[in-house]
Amino acid sequence: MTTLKDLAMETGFSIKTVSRAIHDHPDIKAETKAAIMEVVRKRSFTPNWAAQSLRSQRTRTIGFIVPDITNGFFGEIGMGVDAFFRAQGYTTLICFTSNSRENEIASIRSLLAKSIDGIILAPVGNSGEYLDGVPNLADTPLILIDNRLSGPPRNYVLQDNERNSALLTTHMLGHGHSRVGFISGPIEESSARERFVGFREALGKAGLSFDDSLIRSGDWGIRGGFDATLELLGTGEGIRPTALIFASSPLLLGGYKAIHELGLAIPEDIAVASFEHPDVIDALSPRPTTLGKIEADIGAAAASMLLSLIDKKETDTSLETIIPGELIIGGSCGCAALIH
Amino acid sequence: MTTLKDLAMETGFSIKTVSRAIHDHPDIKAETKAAIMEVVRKRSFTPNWAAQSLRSQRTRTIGFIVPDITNGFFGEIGMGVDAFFRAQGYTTLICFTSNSRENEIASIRSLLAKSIDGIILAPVGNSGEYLDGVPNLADTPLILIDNRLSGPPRNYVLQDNERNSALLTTHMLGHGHSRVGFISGPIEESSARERFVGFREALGKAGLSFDDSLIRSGDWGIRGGFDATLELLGTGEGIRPTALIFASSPLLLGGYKAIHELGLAIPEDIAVASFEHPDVIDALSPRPTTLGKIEADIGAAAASMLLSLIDKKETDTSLETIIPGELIIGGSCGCAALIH
DNA sequence: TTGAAAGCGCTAACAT
DNA sequence: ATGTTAGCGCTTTCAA
Repeated sequence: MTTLKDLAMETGFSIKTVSRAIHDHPDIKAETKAAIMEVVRKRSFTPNWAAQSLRSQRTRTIGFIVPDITNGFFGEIGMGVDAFFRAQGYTTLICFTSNSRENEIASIRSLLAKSIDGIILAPVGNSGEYLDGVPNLADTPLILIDNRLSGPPRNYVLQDNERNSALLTTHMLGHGHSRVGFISGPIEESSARERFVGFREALGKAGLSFDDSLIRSGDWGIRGGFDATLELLGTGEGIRPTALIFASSPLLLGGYKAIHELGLAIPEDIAVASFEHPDVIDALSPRPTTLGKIEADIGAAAASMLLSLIDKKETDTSLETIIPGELIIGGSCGCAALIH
Repeated sequence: MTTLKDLAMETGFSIKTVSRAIHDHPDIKAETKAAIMEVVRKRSFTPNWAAQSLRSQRTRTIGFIVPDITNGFFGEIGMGVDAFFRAQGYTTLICFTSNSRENEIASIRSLLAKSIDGIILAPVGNSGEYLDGVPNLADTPLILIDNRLSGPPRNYVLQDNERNSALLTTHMLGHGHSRVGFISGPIEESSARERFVGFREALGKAGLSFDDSLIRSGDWGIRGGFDATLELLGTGEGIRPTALIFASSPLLLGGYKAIHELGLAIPEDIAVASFEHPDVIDALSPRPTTLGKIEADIGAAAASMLLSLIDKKETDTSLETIIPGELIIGGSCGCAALIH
């Protein structure tokens, strides 16, 4: 491995001058720099990261913690975060929690042990108090995404769940449905709860009464969506919903499978709409009516918020960014048979 | 931040003794260790990673480079690798290349700049010579997965593409199909080429002639599968294939969408089978006939191979592990209407 | 069983 | 414009 010292020996300059050349420091003669840089290239020198980090007390690494990276929604957010920080010379460490609080805490601890400069976390559950119990976390900038926690204010990048949910629901009601089912994740999570509230209020505004039997709240995964859909649609005709809203893309995937297995047609027998919009969603047929693609925006917003905290350009620790939502009409809601 | 020095001050022992306590060194009195460890816990001390790495010249970090983590196949392999190395006290740095050679090289360089201890790479393309041009890579243990490169021998974890492809093809032929289409990735990649060879040989063994017009080779993505399927099935009845084999799960996703949009039924109008088996595949209906789930096995095999190289328990640099394959019957090939 | 001291490769304060 | 020096927190001889 080549070191600054080696380069100093070889070029005849001091270590510091070599360092100046590498870091584009102004106090260096152009020809000195050129001479040094040539050797740098020849030896394909890269500064030792551990040494840099140790000395500067900045690792230029951030942590990104989500339940599952094979989930397109979180995966695409992660790719957005990584792209942003890579452009800034940072490395992103990706951790998955499999929706377990224990894994989440373990991930945070392992990241802190590496003295990362900041964390972006999609938290599990609803209580934020456990975060205060994690040693040293208070000194590390933290951005939460997708889900709001109880407890002291924190930095968030979220979507307007209530409004977006009302957007989807109202659209379905516009198609004349009066029995709309709602399939969501654990209701104690703000992301599920707020989506549910938006759904209920849209029903209320339309003068429809709210029917508890059309609501399912379980885990966020494919299996959960499959089971809930089978259950809701397995009831007799006239009782069962004529439209379904899914609060996440894995739930939707499971729902499509269940609907297909029941031999029902989308949107003729059952109209469908869904939150989230990872690429895999566009592979479904008919193409689901969903909200706009905000994955990259969430990633970028969380990343730039975190960077401004790391650079101390921002000291407030109760920042909040709400990513705007819009309706994307597909062929699953009954708007037009042509759209797939 | 707490340091060894702080702990030494507080406990009254030397830095070295504290270090011994932390690392379970035998040369330390039990009660000394107990006293030190209590303070370690109280201060929730974790050794500084940068300092450890700088001093020991081992970062206990490995790199994992794949085209795309939102692709379930690579994503699940990645989670397997991460799980393995996490259990060994290692960190896994995940990088994506978006199927670009340039991004791949940039990722390798950025990992080497961090002095990671080893790399697991799912390479793009077919030529391996560019790897020899990457400075310092030769000193870092490297495992290639999924795709074999030309050039000098390297360490591989692969599947038996020819055999697995023949397995899928022969099964389709057993259903009486004589016009079987094959949709794959870039034919210059060994993974695509070998799957194609297996397909052709299975046809030959069945006494069927090989029809070039039933083959499509493009990118590995959803879009590629969609376009290729539309093209193959858009030809007139009697000419078009009655069965399709997809060489990757994104290709299959695109294919399902195309088949659905054409208003064709699986397996009645068109029988389908596919390589790879990420979780999302089981959300399709009818459930596709595929190969067994080997994602976690590939990850574990690559990870343990890499670890033995890092630990120098293995010095051979032309290792090879072939993950065995099996056929998983679904409802997409026409075996039984019951199976979904 | 314990401790002292050197040094990993780098950055930054302070010379010159 | 360039060089000297101290030290980040840890591991590792070597000595006691």
